[in-house]
Amino acid sequence: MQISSRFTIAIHIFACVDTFKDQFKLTSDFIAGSVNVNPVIIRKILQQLKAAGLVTVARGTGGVEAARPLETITLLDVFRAVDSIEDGQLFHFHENPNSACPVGRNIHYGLDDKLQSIQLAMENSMQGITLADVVRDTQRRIANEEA
Amino acid sequence: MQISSRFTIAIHIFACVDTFKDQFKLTSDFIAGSVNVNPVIIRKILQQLKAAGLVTVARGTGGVEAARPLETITLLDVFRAVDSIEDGQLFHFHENPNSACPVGRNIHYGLDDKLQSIQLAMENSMQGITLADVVRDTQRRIANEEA
DNA sequence: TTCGCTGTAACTATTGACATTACATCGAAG
DNA sequence: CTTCGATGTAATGTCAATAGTTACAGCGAA
Repeated sequence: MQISSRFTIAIHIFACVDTFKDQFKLTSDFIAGSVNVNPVIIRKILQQLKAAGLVTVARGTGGVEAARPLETITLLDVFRAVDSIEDGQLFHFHENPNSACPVGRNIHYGLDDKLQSIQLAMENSMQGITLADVVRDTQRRIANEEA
Repeated sequence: MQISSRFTIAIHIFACVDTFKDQFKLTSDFIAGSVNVNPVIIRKILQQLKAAGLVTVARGTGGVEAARPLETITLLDVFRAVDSIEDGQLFHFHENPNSACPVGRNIHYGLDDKLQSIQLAMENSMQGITLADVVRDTQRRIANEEA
């Protein structure tokens, strides 16, 4: 199974917000046009980002803004905000190993810490990348395109 | 979404094979009893492990063996063998960003390399852990249990 | 008070994971 | 050379999550 596209969509949202914040009002419809999904999908993700304190969404008038400078928001923040994995556990351990079997009874002890360290490696890597990094590289490419 | 339990089941299979190889014949039914899933699930995973050259499965008479010493099989080998993620891509990028939008057209350039580096961090971590590590710790716990 | 937009419920389609039954086929042992 | 236990695999079903879509109540500013 892959990690839900909510994650890349959320990043895309930030890229749009930052790139167009001076030119357009950032409505869910506008963003949905760039991402190419249904506006309701965008609104749901915006709710998750808002709950995590990463964006502000203006009711009534409409419009999205980043709640913090993009340098201070890491990909891990976004990843957790959109709840890309269940219970924070990357790996789905088979539910009921047989406790009547020595291996079934003890496999968790041999494996849990290793799975955890793998997940930690991934999360550390995510934490080292900020939205500013992604947006900068994207906008640089846009600028080159026009040249 | 979480990574399929096929991954932890495959590791469990190796732990059973190594632990019981001198006492029992390792049939899919026997292993299924320890993992506590349907034997057909075990057989399917065994097919994937066999295709990757990690185990040998005896037709007719039955029985599973590891094809290589467990010290030489990393968790990454197992992960890839059981096809835990599609196309080898950990992240599901939203399918059709709007190419009429500068951001939609260029978001891949800003993001792809970062997603790749995160996946690489995870895979490197997996590569540093062998089945021997997992089996050793599990068997050590079994031994302590009996003391 | 109107109007555009958000927030959210409800419903559907699709997909993958996992479970289960059934059976053809294999290989060794009697 | 037949029997028997086991594998290989197709077919089918259930369930959960993703993602799409429609519909509409509620908000806030002009």
